[in-house]
Amino acid sequence: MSCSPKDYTLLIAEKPKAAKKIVEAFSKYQQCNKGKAYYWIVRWNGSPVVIASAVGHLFDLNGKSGFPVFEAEWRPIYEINKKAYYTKKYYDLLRWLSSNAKQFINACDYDIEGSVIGYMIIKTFGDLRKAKRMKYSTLTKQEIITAIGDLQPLDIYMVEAGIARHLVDWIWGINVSRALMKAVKSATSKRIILSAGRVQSPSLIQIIKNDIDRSLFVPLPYFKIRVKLDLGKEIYAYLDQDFENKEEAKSVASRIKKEELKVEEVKQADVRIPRPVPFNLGDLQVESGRFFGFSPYKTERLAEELYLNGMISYPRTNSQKIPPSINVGEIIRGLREGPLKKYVQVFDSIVAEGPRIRQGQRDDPAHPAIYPTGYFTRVSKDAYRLYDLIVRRFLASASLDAVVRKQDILLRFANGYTLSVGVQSVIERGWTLIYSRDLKSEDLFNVKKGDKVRVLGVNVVMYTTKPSVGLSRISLLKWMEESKIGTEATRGKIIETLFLRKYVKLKGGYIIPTTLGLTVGEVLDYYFRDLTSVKMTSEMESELDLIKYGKKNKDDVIKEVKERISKQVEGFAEKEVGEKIAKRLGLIQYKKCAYCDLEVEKDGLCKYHRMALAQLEKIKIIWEDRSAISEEEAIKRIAKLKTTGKLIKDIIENKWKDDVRHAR
DNA sequence: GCAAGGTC
Ligand SMILES: [Zn+2]
Repeated sequence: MSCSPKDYTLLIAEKPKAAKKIVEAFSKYQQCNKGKAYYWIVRWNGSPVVIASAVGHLFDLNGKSGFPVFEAEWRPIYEINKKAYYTKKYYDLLRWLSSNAKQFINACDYDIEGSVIGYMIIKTFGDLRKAKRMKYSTLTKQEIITAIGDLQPLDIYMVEAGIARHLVDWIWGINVSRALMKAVKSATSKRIILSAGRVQSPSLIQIIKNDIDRSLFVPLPYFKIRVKLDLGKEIYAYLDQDFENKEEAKSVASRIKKEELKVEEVKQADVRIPRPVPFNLGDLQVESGRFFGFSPYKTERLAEELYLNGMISYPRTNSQKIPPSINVGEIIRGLREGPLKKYVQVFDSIVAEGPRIRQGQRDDPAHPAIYPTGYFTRVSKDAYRLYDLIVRRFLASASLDAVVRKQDILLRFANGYTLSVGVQSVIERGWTLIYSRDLKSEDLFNVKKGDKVRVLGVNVVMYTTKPSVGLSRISLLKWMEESKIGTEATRGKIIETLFLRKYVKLKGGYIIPTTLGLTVGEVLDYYFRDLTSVKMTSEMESELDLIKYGKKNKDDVIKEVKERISKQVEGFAEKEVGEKIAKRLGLIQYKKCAYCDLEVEKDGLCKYHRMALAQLEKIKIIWEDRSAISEEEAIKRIAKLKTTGKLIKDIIENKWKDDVRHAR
């Protein structure tokens, strides 16, 4: 086969690796190159097919400066973004190959982005009238050959939906970002980079809400009755009922001391703890954060390194499924020869009948779950740690469920109060031997229904209610996944953008908003509320679906967005917003809250410290009531608790003490 | 210079 065929079809893949896989589905191929860019030639039904690839999007939207701005045109990415210069070699190759092609196949991933990637190339360099779409979900030999034999007409509605996605995000993101920046510039003549968008802004708001919630939290007391009893061995158990009032708890405690305690029910059952499902990127990011403390973004970069080195499959996937076309046995044979053979040995020791993958629920239109290929080469230290995790997870998902024997004992005092005791004993460790997870195993109790149980002691223990948990990069990522915003490729990066803008920072392991982040959040909530909710994404997705099915025109969707933004831009009080942000940044003098740097709202306090003051006034009364203690004692106890919010503590440490001093 | 989305 020659490297300059005539009358050929040009097949365009989304990325070099995918192109190579498509090439390898053919028994014979010729590798060719133009400079450093590679392409391949195969024959299909006797005619030459040239296979080449993009590297993701080669074109992006670019618009004029100024604000508001609604017009943008598609430009080569390497022109817009200097860091994307590497795309030029693929761009040039595809332009050259397109000039003589008689037919085009868009073989990019089968999703709206892939549809746009291929479409833009064929539209710019080739001829859309001669274009077809190849439809597949995994790049296995069988599926590739089937898909090439069953080419679809160009998926123009998918393309339209993809273009609409680009435009909606561009128009919203660019305009609101510029509105914020212009406001600050007009108030201070300073340039600072600010941004807002469909994914980053709801995430920022979520961080703010979480922090305010925790900062205003005042724990409430409640009481449990702890019973020491003899079930063959001495254990502590708690009455099933909690008490809000200390006196009531004390009185119940003294009464049950005199009552007989009997076993009412013993339930025993073997329970399976299912082996994990294969990794999608989100699960990998969560687990590598848990095991190694890697950020989601770092995990994504390391996974990319492993993928480019041929050690794992494509990592930016949402799928938790390994299709039957992937030969799991062969992968395990490969791993047996590699540096992590110790895990395969454990696998062999527990799995007698060969691998059986537990498939997960989540799916992906273009890629299977992440799995090791069985091939190994030298990579960076952290990439190797991640590889180790991926291998363990893969083997665990193909191994056996663990089994524990659970015993639940219900005990009842003669006057009706009940206690529950639960223990478990491990029967089969199964997958937990491969994928480190500790399974607690204790001896079960030797008791039966009707047994009398000796009570060795009863006392009342105070507990306090817990605030909502703070957000970490990992839990924020999970929240984004659950809220269905962002993609595998973008979530980790967008979290880092919030840090880069100095909207958020880490404190005590949790993400909290900075003064700037809080202010941007308030401004967006007031002037561009659409952009602060995850609903914008779900509504956009519904619109895109309508476009995909030909039920709505792309231009109508864009027109509606433009109208909405125009209206909101009109209401945007540039001067006011500029001054508000400038004050929070310390660029303009203003009257500060007694306890923080925010502007005074009333009575010498900012709006958040006023909220804290009101909250404390309300809750200290509940404390006095429940614990039968003085106001002063209640405040003292609230101040001591670690879970009490920061805003509340500010009030106690300053204002409340001053007021008490004045009152005396 | 700003978004979110591909991929390196
Ligand atoms: Zn304050």
